[in-house]
Amino acid sequence: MPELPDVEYYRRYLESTAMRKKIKSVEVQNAKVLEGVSAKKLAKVLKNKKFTSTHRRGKNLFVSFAKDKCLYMHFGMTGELKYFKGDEKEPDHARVLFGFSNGYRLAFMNQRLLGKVSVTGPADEVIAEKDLGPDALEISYEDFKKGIKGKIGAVKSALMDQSILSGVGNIYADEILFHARIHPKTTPKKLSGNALKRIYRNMKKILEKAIEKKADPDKFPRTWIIPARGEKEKCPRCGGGIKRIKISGRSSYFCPRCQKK
DNA sequence: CTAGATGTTAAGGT
DNA sequence: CACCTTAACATCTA
Repeated sequence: MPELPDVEYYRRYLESTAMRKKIKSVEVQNAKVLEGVSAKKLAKVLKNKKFTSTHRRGKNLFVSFAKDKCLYMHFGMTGELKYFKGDEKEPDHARVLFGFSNGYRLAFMNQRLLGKVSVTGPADEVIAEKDLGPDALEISYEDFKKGIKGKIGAVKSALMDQSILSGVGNIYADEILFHARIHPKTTPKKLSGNALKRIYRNMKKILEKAIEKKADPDKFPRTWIIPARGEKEKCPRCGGGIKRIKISGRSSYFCPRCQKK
């Protein structure tokens, strides 16, 4: 479920596994995930290099392997990384496999093929090209306030706008608004300073807690709404029924009793 | 069989 | 122009 907490977890996972080992091979199982680079070129560029550092902005992951050169990964709606012993069978949906000199392999997994792997320049360059806003964990309250207030539509859409702040997606936006007790369709203009602060504080709190729990919903507190994504579920706070509405074409789950406009 | 599922983006509308 | 919504992408599951 790759939103900010998942991608941050993958970044840390990479740091503790595939870094600083010589890359011996790159095997592309499905070229649909490649963007702007062929399988051949990817292998050629990475061969005998080492991943030296990692960087994340929102849901985008960068792994440096040379001066001003990064392996860029975006997971789309599905995906994860797995580092495993080379003689083991690769996991399901492995789309790109990186082989290292110690015999281990790293799999970029991506069931629905909406993810992307490419070779880019420095992260800052890509961030500017893609017009990504500050990371949700880094953004100042002033920038947050300005960005959200400048939007006309639903506050949830604003939270998910990667050019205002990057990293919040459909699932965590619901969680943040649930804790801030704000109806997801609320117009940003109507938000009081207090309400906006509640959203900001809860955003940081939720994302940090999710990272701590390795972005695994099974480990999330019972007070969260993520495990209750379903119209037959009960609100963990008041016990009322959870409702589903569409916002920007995506499903929003919320508690109509706790979250008023 | 159908609808919906964590993201992004092109295209069309206001 | 700035912003909004929808459809499409590919695959799997309830």
